[in-house]
Amino acid sequence: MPPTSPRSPRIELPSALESRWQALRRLKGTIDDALDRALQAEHGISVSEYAALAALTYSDGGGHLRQQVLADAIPLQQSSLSRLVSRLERTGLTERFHCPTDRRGVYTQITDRGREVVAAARATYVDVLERSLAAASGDPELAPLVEHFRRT
Amino acid sequence: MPPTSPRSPRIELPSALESRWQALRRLKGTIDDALDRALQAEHGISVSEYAALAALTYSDGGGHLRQQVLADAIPLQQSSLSRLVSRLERTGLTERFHCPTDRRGVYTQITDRGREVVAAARATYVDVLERSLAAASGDPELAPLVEHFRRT
DNA sequence: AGACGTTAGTTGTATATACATTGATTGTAT
DNA sequence: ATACAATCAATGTATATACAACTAACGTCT
Repeated sequence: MPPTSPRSPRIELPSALESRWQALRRLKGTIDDALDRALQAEHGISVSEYAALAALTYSDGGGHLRQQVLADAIPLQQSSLSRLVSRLERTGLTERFHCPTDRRGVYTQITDRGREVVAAARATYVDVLERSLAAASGDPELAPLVEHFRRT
Repeated sequence: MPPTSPRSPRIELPSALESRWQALRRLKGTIDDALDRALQAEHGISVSEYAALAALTYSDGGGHLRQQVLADAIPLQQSSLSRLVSRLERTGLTERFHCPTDRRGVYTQITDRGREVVAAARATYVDVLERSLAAASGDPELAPLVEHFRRT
């Protein structure tokens, strides 16, 4: 047994609300971290980039969305999304085209390559997500929130 | 009505699990954003910094924790926490001292000033958190998750 | 006692994201 | 028509965070 005995000390926040919100932050951190590593290693994209590609793929249009809509979905600030789309464009996963009725607007369109990447990456994504949730359910502080995802 | 009619388009992810996880990401994003703005404006600290100060304040010791423990609680990488603690130290909200039994270890100790800041900032934190959750419950995609925080 | 592997924390470096500003386009009011 | 406010995206800039390498201290083994 370690000498300093780093028994994880109790951190009991004053209210259940604060505890739960902190639990959400921790769950989000650990799982998105795991997703990021897996997606980056196996498919060369980040979680944000996957989220963008998935939003485009599963949108009800033809795989194109306004920048601001994408920003809300991921979620990301508009400026950050602009750069994210630039990265995706550079690697050929999306393309930009102007909105025909409002030339201020820009649509981001997923390419065939982009669709292939999403199709392949989704297996990784769902797998890691499920495993990570299962792992997190071992933490008593996170378990109640994890339950939310288990319910039908 | 706006001309381009930015009716938010449907983005229907393939499985409920994916939808729910994306909902968690969106909820975390919007609310932590609101918390960040409010805490920064009214108390000059970020959400991460508040989380660190709160963890120290409500730990069962005398307001001191190991760096790694803090990193897990916030959550943050160890290197990021090192810099965060440096910021807090620079503004006099925490102090560092070596663990007497293991000189590798470093405790971060909250100061009286730090405790005052937490005490004041907590009102803002809880208030904004509650308001933000209430606002988010209007979004049908987020509502189920928000319910998790309403339950006793 | 000395060597080795492990652990805790810090620092160099890179980058994704946020904030503020700018440029371009649109709609509206005068 | 012209001016003006609003909207959408891109870009300049700042910074918090992540990753990797490093230093210091500890424990163990021989």
